[in-house]
Amino acid sequence: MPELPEVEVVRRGLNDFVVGRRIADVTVMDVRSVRRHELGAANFIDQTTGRTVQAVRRRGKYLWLVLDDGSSILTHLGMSGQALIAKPQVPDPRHLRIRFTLDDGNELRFVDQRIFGGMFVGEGDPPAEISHIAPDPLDVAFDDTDFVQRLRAKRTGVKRAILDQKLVSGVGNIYADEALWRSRLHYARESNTLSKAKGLELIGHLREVMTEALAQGGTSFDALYVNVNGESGYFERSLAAYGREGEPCDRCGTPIVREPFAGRSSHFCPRCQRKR
DNA sequence: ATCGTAGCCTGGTAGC
DNA sequence: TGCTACCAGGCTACGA
Repeated sequence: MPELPEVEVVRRGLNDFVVGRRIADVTVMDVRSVRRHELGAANFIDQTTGRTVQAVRRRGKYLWLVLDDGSSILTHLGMSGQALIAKPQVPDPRHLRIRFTLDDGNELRFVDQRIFGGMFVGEGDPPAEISHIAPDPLDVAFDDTDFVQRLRAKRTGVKRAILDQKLVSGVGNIYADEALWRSRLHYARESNTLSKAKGLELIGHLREVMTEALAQGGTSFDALYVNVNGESGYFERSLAAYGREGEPCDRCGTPIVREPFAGRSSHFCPRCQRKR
């Protein structure tokens, strides 16, 4: 599934192919992919057709195409979304939901199997609609000290805290588990019991694991076909905790444990990552 | 105000 | 074999 590094790869690919392009035509194949556009699919088409894309930006896992009238096409890939650039003669993929025909003949295709993602028009740059989304660890504007202060002010488990997009964006289940493993922290450790130093270590590991994944993910994607299937690429081989239930911890050899957490799973080493 | 969770979705797979 | 149940995941709305 697309994580922050994959979304950044998508952003770079879109930047190469859609900036300066005029959107000549828009087709919405499945209205559920624009359900966050409150005025409906027809209005989404009206607001985007004829506009020229000026930039492609990202915060966390949100992408937005800046348009020439000051609005933006906000995009979230959810867990199965893809943004692909293709020639019209390339057959439509099975789960094509939205098609943008560009003035150079290319198509920007929004493909999404599970429809957790979607597109909608927002206002401004960054759009007001994502003003509640915190900077992500790869943002130069990210403030580590402020992050640690707010992390320690929360009264919840540390994993739940770093999955909170209002505290830090772009962190998903995979990177949360990996950064916690690197920091030797139990997922349910109360965030308000962390030292400042441990908080700084945690954000450092988050940034480190995302940077590594971006470097590796960046080599596994073709620019013309922006494949955002997280199952491919090199990063999966680098995982120390996520998806490794029963396999030995890279540090101490103890089998990695998986526990239910918030309707999904947490993977951790029961020896290296004790709660206290 | 803050925290925790139901619900949105599809396709693959486990279990019967 | 064909059916059902369940799982994966990010995010928002909403209840406590």
